[in-house]
Amino acid sequence: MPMSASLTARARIRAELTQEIKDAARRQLVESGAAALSLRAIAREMGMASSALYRYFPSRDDLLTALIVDAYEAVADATARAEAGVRRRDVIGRWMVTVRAVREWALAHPHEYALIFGSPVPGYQAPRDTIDPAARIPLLLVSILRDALKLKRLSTLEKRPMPRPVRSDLEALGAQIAPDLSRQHIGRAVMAWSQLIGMISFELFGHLHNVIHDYAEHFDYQMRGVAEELGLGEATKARVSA
Amino acid sequence: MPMSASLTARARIRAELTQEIKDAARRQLVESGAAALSLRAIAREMGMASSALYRYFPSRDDLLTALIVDAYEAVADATARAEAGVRRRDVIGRWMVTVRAVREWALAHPHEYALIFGSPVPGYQAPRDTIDPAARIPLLLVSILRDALKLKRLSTLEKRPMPRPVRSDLEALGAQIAPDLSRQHIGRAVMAWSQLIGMISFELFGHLHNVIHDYAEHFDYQMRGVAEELGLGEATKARVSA
DNA sequence: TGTACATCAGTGAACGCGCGTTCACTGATGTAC
DNA sequence: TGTACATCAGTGAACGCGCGTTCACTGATGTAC
Repeated sequence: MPMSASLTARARIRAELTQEIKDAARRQLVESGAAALSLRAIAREMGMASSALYRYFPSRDDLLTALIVDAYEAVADATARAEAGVRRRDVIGRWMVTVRAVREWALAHPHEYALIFGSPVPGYQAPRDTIDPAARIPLLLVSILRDALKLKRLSTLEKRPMPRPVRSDLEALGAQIAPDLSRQHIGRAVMAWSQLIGMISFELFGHLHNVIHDYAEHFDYQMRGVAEELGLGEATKARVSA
Repeated sequence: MPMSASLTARARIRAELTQEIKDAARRQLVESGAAALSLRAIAREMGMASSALYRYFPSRDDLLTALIVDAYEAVADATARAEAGVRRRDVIGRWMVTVRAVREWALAHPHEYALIFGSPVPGYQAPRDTIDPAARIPLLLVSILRDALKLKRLSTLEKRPMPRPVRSDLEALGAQIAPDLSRQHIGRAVMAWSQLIGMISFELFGHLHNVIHDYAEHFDYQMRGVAEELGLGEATKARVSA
């Protein structure tokens, strides 16, 4: 057993350097993207031999995994922090603050966003370590729905016909993460999660270029609509159609 | 002016070889992704000197552009062909066939899909040539809505408050592609387009791994919901909420 | 139809660069007694 | 507290590979008269 003081001495430097490597790697991401992430370039930027990096990460892919996990944790942290600042009863406010926080993190870190929500890096297989961090935001969104239900601020959703395989997937998912929500809500929540990331990706990847100009307002508008369709109505306003 | 016969002789071979190069490039995409697309590897596969490729494409990026344009055209062709097979009055059928065709093309050509709808290739700037092909599917989707309107099979949408900048973007877009549709419908259509690509990307990029198992049924279920929210109701069924 | 000339396709060597990873090594830090 | 030893961090050279692009060239195809 090492003494805690001396362990800290060397181990602290090690932790710091590990961070510095990841920071340099993130800076590199900005310039050339994940596929071109280069250990040699990182070493060059840090002024050390490229072989030294192998004391910290056994291979390029392990560094990539660390970056991916960090990115998931970072966006989830930022989002959870924002969401925690809204009073619990204001479920629509919580929804809007949460989705805005995801978008804002994405705008501030577009390459890390692309790393986790863009096309997978070819030849790279995501290990299990990424599963839990990746689930944090969806779970946060679902927790808002669950609170809304408890607070009686969640409308019932229309029961569209749901084919058996869909039902079985959604019920299994519901049992795991939100046994109190209806299958309609679970289905809607999966869609909402995809809508959130879909909208941000469209903006970031340029698919709305010259179509939408005020992205922030448009995002807000659309996400308010999503909230409504999730049943997060102010006072359970009835929806009409002609 | 060359004789048309002799022109064809050499020019036809040229056209064929250009195709072969793109085919080889597409095969390479599958293995290593767009970022790693290599002229030398293509030349190797084709049994020619790498320098020979420069007679066909002035640079790697030009080849990439050709692949991107081809991919947009291919998915739009496949989709338009499928949509054309449904009788015109069946607007819901047309919607479902169209979105399914996009998904099926994506499943059959995941790397070309990632090329156009995944994260942008770093350091590569998409030229104007890609704009028109990229618009084909959204325009097809909108044409279904317009036909539905003409056939009186399009419900009016609830008028949620629409901030001025959103309205101005959506009205400009509407004026350009569908002057007959309401701004609510235009807004919904943008969302629907993003929902379609968002869902496919989630499936393809593994974000629903172990969550959804029957992707086809789930996609159908969700896209039916999208159709309903677009106002493509069978007989203008009223929606209720508790 | 035949011939002189111009264009085009493809070659192979070269330039100058980058990469991930391994390995034997030195010197510093930490551990056990 | 002091010393012998083990662990760890970092070096620099090397292996073996890949890449995009240029260039002077040969030989075939197409054009103009």
